[in-house]
Amino acid sequence: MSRVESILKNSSLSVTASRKRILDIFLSANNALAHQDIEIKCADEYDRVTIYRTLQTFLEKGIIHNIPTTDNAVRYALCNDACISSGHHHDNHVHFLCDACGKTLCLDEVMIPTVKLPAGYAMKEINMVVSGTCKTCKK
Amino acid sequence: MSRVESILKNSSLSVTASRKRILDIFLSANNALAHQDIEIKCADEYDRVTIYRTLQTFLEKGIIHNIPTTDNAVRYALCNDACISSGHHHDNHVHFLCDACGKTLCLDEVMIPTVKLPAGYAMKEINMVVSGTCKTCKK
DNA sequence: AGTATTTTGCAACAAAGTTGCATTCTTAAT
DNA sequence: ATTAAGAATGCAACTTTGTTGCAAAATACT
Repeated sequence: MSRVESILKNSSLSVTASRKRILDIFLSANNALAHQDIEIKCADEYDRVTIYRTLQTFLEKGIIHNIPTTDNAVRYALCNDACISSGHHHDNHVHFLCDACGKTLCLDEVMIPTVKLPAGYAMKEINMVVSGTCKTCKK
Repeated sequence: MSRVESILKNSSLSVTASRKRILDIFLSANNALAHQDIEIKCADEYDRVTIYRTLQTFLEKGIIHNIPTTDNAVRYALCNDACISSGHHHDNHVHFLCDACGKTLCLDEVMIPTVKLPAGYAMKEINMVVSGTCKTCKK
């Protein structure tokens, strides 16, 4: 059983060609992808609607997580193994957005520091996005 | 001269009815607003296109700043006085998104902690969005 | 007040996202 | 292996969101 198949089965999703393909795209990408990035890669194979629905499903199952952006183009990234296996999804690493190449990267090794909220606020999730120049572009 | 007028003049923008109205909406809102929120309030007074262009102008002048979201609905919030007066805009406070009322709030008093990036990365901006329950909804 | 410049509204368009439904594919049980 | 039930897909139509060019109107400056 391939890697994509086991990811799908572990999330109790039926194994279909489009899901395998989209998951493959994520696995071979080294950065976060927007809906459009995926559409460009497989619009001739699968319908736009299928891509929307697949991303939605993956999100719900915690296979991918989404990264807030400032440009109305939410990006999605594969959750790492810890992420996927833990029942409740918890995404606690910093995301990096490179101004030069435009890529969004998960900095898995950089944990988000906690902050103290004012009295009366209850924290559930915390997101941190850093922008600048990435390792590759800086060279 | 009204407050909105002086904000506009300080940013060397001409004072027009639509700009005054939209700025007023921000001043009387106690939370961040999406384009849609503004459109709902004044679509019968001003054209959709004008609202887009006004928000764009305000952003460029640093009158408002935008807050990344996870739902393809970028929100905008008024910059506080320090923000506006300083030539180079620097938005260094945490944003809070309430799951209950859906409002996005600026926690002006909560500074974003810095993080150490891996070697080779250069930081330019940093954004932090915390979600949970706000003071009002928690009661 | 008059003119140059900026802003606005309109129209047309492009892109992004959603919904219902018929068809096809998966799964699981015989 | 076959088949029936349920799930996923593709298509079409539609809604919402965002963009662009241009003429008309408003603003700012002298």
